[in-house]
Amino acid sequence: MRIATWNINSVRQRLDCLIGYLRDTAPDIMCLQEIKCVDEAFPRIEIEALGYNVETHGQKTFNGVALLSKFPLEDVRRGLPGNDEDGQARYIEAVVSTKNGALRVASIYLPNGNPVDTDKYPYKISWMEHLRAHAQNLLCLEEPLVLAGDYNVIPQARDCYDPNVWANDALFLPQTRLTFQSLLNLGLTDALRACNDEDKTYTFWDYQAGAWPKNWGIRIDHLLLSPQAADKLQNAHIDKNMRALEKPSDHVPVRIDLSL
DNA sequence: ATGGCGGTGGAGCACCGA
Repeated sequence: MRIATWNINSVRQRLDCLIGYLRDTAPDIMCLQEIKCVDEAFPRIEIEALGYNVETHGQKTFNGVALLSKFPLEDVRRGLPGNDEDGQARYIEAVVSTKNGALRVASIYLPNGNPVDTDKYPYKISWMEHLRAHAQNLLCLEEPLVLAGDYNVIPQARDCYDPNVWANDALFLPQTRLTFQSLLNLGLTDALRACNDEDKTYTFWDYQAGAWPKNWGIRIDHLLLSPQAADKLQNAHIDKNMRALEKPSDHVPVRIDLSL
């Protein structure tokens, strides 16, 4: 069972990249963020032609998340429970039925939170607290669970090129990292770190200032696993080559293999 | 490290992202 997550930065601009990735890497489940379109505008036909079921939670212009799966998607949840006043499409979850049992997967686009002296930062922290509360409930189910997406959190200093540059940024502020850690402390495993202890394992490089050729990256895209999923973890990989394509997203996919 | 990119909407350029 291969599960990938990718902030695609507009699915319509990136359709060729996406189709190539689905063909070459063949994830069973693909979690997308920043599709930047309404549900009706999602290139559903093209993706279904590759053998995927498609569930979207889109909105006009900004945000938007989706789940693609070779297995049927059931019990689809759009939006975080207890966050009904949130007009931003940042969360979609579903149960994937396989012959070896059920697996629950969510595609998450956590708010950026900048600038930190505006209401965007408290919105980010509040959103993280809603996510933690929901994760706590899901963990009670004691089933394989993968919470994958763009968390907009740099967990540790070694997850960015220069911690001094990010010191006052919403992605790296102590409160951001502590709130993320409190999510992990529920018993979730950061899949990449469970498999790879190397530094400079980045998932995002800014379009500006030659960040990619200079390897000025950050690691903000994560797959968090319940104990029942972590027990099945075989490997985790960052598809860094995707940043070198024509018209790339500024994020690259991250993927795991589970023995499921 | 930030002028320097790139997406959206709409037909200029503001807004957003990280």
